Order: sequence, then structure tokens, then C-alpha cells
Amino acid sequence: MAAKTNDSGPVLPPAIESAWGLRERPPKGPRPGMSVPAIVDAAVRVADADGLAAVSMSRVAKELGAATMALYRYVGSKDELLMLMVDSGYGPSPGPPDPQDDWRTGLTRWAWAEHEVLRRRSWLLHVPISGPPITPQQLGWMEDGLRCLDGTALGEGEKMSVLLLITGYVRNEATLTSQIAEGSRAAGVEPAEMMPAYGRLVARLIDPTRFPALHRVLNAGVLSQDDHPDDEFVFGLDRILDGVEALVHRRAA
Amino acid sequence: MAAKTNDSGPVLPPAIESAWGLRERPPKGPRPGMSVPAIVDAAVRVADADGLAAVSMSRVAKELGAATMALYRYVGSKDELLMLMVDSGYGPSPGPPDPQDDWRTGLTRWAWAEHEVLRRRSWLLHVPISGPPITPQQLGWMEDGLRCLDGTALGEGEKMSVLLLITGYVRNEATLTSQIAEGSRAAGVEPAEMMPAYGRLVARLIDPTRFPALHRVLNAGVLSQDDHPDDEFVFGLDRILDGVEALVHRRAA
DNA sequence: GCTGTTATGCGTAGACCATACGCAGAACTA
DNA sequence: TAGTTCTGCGTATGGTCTACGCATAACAGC
Repeated sequence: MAAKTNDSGPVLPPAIESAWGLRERPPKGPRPGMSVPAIVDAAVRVADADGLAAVSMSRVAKELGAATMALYRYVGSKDELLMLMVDSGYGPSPGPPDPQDDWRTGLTRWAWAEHEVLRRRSWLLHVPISGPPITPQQLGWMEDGLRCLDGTALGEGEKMSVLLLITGYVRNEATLTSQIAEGSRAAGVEPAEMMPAYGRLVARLIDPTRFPALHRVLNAGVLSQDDHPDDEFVFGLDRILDGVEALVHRRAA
Repeated sequence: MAAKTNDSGPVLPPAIESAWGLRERPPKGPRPGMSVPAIVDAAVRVADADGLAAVSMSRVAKELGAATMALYRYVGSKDELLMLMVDSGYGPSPGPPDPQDDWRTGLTRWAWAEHEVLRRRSWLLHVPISGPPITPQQLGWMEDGLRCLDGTALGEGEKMSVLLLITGYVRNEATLTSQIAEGSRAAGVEPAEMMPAYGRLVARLIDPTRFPALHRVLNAGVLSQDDHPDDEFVFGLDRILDGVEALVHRRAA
């Protein structure tokens, strides 16, 4: 088995190396007619317009007026293109926290920034991620998140865990809301009618003696009202930050 | 646009209705040679053995000694089959909490049960879920989770939010660990060497002045040691439950 | 300026995939 | 026995990714 490593560590796909600016063009051969950034931009444009499912190599090539196979001179595989799309799709990190903000304010802003990106580009949630982040902007987001916790007494590992916790939460929450939106579009139902319809469906399916707690929830009308979706987001985020706060206090003591 | 609803609410795909036992076989015509459960079992067997990517209609049909198109008499589409695979793959819910346990013990057990399932069947994480749960066992898990919170003063909506928070966390955590496992297999690296290799890679890429906080984390050796993976899981779960606990106390006051 | 080397653009083709459609035959009802 | 309805599934369509190889363009060294 060919281990994908060399002396200086694991080997990066060429296109990722060029994203870090580690690759100069060889002086020989014809001048390239495209560039990796141009391809990634085109792919992002397709995803923005028609969703991730519409992103095929031939569609992206058409967007650029090029032939399908021409792309493979720039990206090693579709998966590689997807990785670059994620990096570009997230965009630049929200920047370091305001020095006068406490960690909680900073992380809240950080979480909202990701929330906002995922709301605008829900296709990011559909990209099957295949490992920890190694692209420049992704690591930029991480850096900015870590800085929010600079003033706390948490260990470095704990800081990382907290970030993972929060970004995971944001992604998860965004996944759920985007599913509702996509589901309502697919079923031809008003988005606001989606959860009530779901509630009625479940109410019709379940036997109240077998599912008493669930039945009680439905009876309370939990799914019937369409409250502001951001409320749900804020609720979970506050729970998590409460939990982190407890830890921060314990470490500071 | 054809709205997928009728008088009694949204229409369920036929195969899902049969999972709820709402469908009797019409008396005419030849007797079916297969059954939906047999097909789902075969598909789960394929996924267990070779991963979700190996689950194609033809592969499942081969597993059953049937022709590809024969499956479409039982399931409406591959997506429908995937939904049933998830239901079957999760298996029966962990059961209601022990009456003498407090809510926190109960939810911890509930979270571990899902954690365990996802560790054994990581392909469940790769199934693109397309909406809120409507299959019997999925709702069974929900019911059992809700019951853990029965004794608390939380509102019904809050209980639901707490469950979503926890299941989201468990899925997210499982996704990360399974990515490490799959990544190490793909790169031909020992699983224990995966995170250290990642750490070295990032250390080589980043400029310490542009990424000071990240650099500090790496210097602290956060990624170098391979601590018990369950520790990471417990850490996040405890943070979340701490946050929930704060809310429970506030509501009880 | 010529030649060898190397990269590029991309056409062809192969190996998959999901699934629409339609037909032959089985099992029931009347 | 005739009619109806459902099953199994063969064929075919249109899509996917990508391995391979060829013609050509641009440079390096002589």
C-alpha cells in the first residue's frame, strides 16, 4: 500500500498546495488557459444557483466554456474540487474578536457568522466532508474562534473541544432548518406550513399509549406554531455556552 | 404543482406506510416474491459490509438473487430505501429510562445508546437525511428521549429542543471520529497516527504570526497524543448537559 | 534556430448509476 | 372460463466520474 506521506509529512493534493501558494508554475509547456480559482468560482456559482447536486464536472466546464476533461488538469478529482468549494464558499473568517468583548460575546458573534454563511449557502451542508480542515480559510475560522477563548483559563485542548462543540451545533441546526426549507419546496407546501403538516402527520401515525410523551408534545402544539426560527438557534447556543461558562468558572477558580 | 397532501394530511410513501403496518396486500395478482423488510435487510447487510457507497440498487438486488428492477415494485426510489435503511439500522430504541434515574442519567444513557449505534454503523452518518423522522423506530428513539425529561419543569418545546441538541451533538461527534478512521484507512496510516500526522501537516502550513492561537494549540501538543476517543465525547456531552441543567434549575425555581 | 522536454487541452471510451416503460405471465374474482 | 390486476424483470435512456492517449504549444539548452 502506498502510504500518502513523505519526509515532510502527509502529502497535500496539488490543488490544495496551490491554495496555500506553495506551488509555482513550471516554466515549460503551454500557458494554462484556466486557473484553479476560476474553476472553483464557477463551481460555487453553479451551487449557489442550482444546488450542490447540479455541480457536475461537465456542468462546471460548460460554465467556463471549456471541455469536461480540461478541468482535470487543475483538480485531481471531484472531491478535491468540493474541498476547494467549501473553502471558498465559507469565505473569509469573521475576524478576531473585539478586544473589549468577553469570550462569550466573541463566540456568539463567531457562531452567528457561520450561521449566516450556512443560511446563505446551504449547499455547504451537503458536501460530504472527508477530514479535518486543511484549507487556508477554514483554518482562519478556527484561528478566530480560538482567539475568543484567549482570555480564559481553559486548556488548549479544551478550547479546541469547545470550538468543535459550537461549530458542530451550528452546522447541525443549519442542517435541520435547511431540510425544512427544502422539504417544503419539494412537497409544494408553504415553508410556514411545513412543521404543522409534519405534526399532523406524526399525530396520525402514532398510538398515544405507545408514544405518550410524544403525544403530549404534539398536543402542546409544539410543532403547530411557526415561531421565529432564530429562536431555536439561540436556545441551543445559549445552552451550550451556559455549559462552557460553567467550565470556564471552574477553571478560573 | 401537485401538492403531496390529501384530506388526512401529507401523503406517505407506500413503503413507509407499510413500515407502520398501514397497508394490506391487495388480494389479486401473483404473490410477491420478496418483501420490503427483506430488501431493507439486504441493503443494510451491504452497507455493513462495504459501506454506504456500495449500496446500489443492482448490488442489493444481487444480494437477493433478484433483478435490479424487481426492487422498484417494493420501494418507490432509492431515497425511500435509504430512509428505511436508517430506520432499520438504528434498531429499536434503548427503552424508557429507569424510573429511579434522574433526567441527566437517563439522557446520558440515551446519548450513549445512539453513540454506540453510530460507532457500529458509521454508514448511517452518510445517509443524506431529507427531513424530520417519520419512521416507527426513529420516533421510538424520540419518545424514549422525551421520557427522560418527564420529571423536569421544562416546557414541551424545550424538551424537544434539548433532544435535538443532544442527538445533533452525538451525530456530529460520531461524524468526526468516523472521518478520522476512514481517513486513516484511505491514507494507509495507523488510526492512532492520524491526528498527529494532521497536526504536523497544519504546523507545516500555517504562519505562526498569522495563526498565533492555532500555533499555540499545536505547540501544546493537543493533536499529538491519542487520548481515549470517548473522553472527547464525554467532554462535549457534559458541557451540553451542564447547560441543560442550568435551565432545568431555573425552570424549577 | 533547432531539438528535446514537458504541459496543456480535450476527444474517446469505459464502467457505473438510477429509473421510465412495457410486456409476459400468475393469481385472484365473478 | 373470462377479466382484472399485480408481479417480475428486460430493455433502454441519460446521467455520472474519470483513465488514457494524442496533438499541440511553449520553453531550455545547444
